[in-house]
Amino acid sequence: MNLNQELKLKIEQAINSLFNASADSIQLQPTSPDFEGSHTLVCFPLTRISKKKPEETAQVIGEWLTENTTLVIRYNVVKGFLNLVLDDKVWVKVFNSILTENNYGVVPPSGQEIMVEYSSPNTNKPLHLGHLRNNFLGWSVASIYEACGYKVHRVQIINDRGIHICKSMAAWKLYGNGETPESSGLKGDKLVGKYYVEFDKAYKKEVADLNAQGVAKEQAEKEAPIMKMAVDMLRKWEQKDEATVSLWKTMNGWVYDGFEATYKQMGVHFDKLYFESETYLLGKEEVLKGVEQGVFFKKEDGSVWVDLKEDGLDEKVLLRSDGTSVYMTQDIGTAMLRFRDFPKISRQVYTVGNEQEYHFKVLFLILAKLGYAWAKECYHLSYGMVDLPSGKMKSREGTVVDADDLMADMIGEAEKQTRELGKIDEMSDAEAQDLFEMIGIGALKFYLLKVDPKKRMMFNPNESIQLQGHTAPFIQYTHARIRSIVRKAATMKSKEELANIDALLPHEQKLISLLAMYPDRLQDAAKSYSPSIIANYAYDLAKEYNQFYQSIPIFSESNEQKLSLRVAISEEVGKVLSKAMGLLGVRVPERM
RNA sequence: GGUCCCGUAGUUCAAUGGAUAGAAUAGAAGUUUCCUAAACUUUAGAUGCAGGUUCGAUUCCUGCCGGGACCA
Repeated sequence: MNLNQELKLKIEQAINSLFNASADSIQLQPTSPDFEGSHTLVCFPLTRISKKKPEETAQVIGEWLTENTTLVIRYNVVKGFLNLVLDDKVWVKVFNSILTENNYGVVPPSGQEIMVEYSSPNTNKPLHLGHLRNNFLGWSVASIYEACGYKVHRVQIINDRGIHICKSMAAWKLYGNGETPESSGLKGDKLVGKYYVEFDKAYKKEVADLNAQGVAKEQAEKEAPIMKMAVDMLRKWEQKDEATVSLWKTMNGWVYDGFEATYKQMGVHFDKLYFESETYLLGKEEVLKGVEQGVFFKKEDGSVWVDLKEDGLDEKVLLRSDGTSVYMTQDIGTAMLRFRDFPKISRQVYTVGNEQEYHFKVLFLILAKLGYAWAKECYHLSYGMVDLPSGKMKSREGTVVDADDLMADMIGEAEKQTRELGKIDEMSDAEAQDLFEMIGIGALKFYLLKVDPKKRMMFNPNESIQLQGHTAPFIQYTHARIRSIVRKAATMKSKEELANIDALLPHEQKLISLLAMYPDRLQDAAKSYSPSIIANYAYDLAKEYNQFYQSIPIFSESNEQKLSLRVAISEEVGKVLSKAMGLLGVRVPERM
């Protein structure tokens, strides 16, 4: 039983014995820093059963707790708030139990399994800032669930099929002159992206030309030769035309190689990849089966629909009249396949932008209609767009922030500032390079993860790259300082002796109470799919530690027991910071 | 036309219905004989508007204004 539970139990006993009634809920919260104490009982809701004013209610409960428990040593009452001061011995006990725990803050495997999908890019454009938020978020949520005892399968669906990839293929055939990543020195995804842009240029020009010749706009868009070529390639691909499929494989291969390099720099990985080209037919089958079962219906033109009016939505098309599938069809197939591959997963988490909220609402409803019980457990991890000072990122206006470029900039900035501070004088080149990456990528991840995922956020390329304040480097620096202390502390005493300490300084007590909160924050983060809770916890802990570090001497302390307590607290803070940052995918250094 | 999300210091973000709304940046002023000054201390600065529910509202409800997304 942890401290909060124990305290709540005592409060329940107090209420029982004082008012001869039981409270339906006990509101226990951290005490505001302006008052003495660590835990605060909100007494307003208790006045109904105490039949006393809030102040008196708080007073008698405080009195009872100090007299009848060994936990509470003092209390004070401000309005209806009962602030409790716990015995320092209690905190020492809490700290000792944290120290003796095998892997503090990591729940042993429970046997439960989930799947987390993230990234899932199109194969015609390089990854950008939005994908960074997506990948960091999905990867972090997966890690958080792992720390909560789940077996997690990290997957993505690659949108490798459709007209968009045929556009790049058409443009490459027309203008590529056999260019390859090797011949051009371009990353594969960048090269294919280049031809996607080429297509767009050529297409626009052809439409304009036809328009000038008097062809109506709609007609011109269909008749533009390059578009006809792309459409023809898609048709040939679906017929498994050898040359087309071969080119498709080659160009997609370039893209995957390019993506792989980007993922490596991001520090994310996947346990399994799914490809739409392999799942869309399964979706089609499932939809046709649904028609037979009467779950879906066919219209006169042959198109297949689902009626969601009962659920407050509209009718939704699942197969077009020409039999081709839509996104929804593919997603049905993919979901099915995944549950076949991993029968033990209880839930799929989809990390996809909030503009797809309607889509996933519909998808989960359809899966439920098809009779799959797990549909109810599926979750759309919806996140807000990343805006630039100029507004939305738009590829047409060239305002897209490229993922590779941004990461390189961050590392460069980290290197610049680190060199200016003279921090790498005693490091090897390899160590220094590793540190620059740790800082640069860490700063970027923390920046994108500290915000509540649901919220839209702003990224200013010029101002966002900061390595001071509410940032990863602040926490990394704190960790490096701690490691320095731990290295120096050759005189550490055994843990048994810490149990004899019966008085703590306020900073020591505060750090212990923060350490004790970690498991709860981890659960909160998992429940709300929100790494920001972990990010802000790590920041608070580092902030508090820096104040401790500044105001309390360690090695000049003459009392050896106190000295080793401070070292032990430091070391444990370092461990928890490292674990928490690890859940965000941010590494912490030994020195910086 | 319908549905959904968001409006908090100059700026970027916090705040399970709780106390005097927290941080960080940018601004002003300090702290290196002492474990790493990427730190610490002090200072100034904010809940879009109008109602309602509540002992108590940034949070819940209604309307309006402003920004965004989706569906047809």
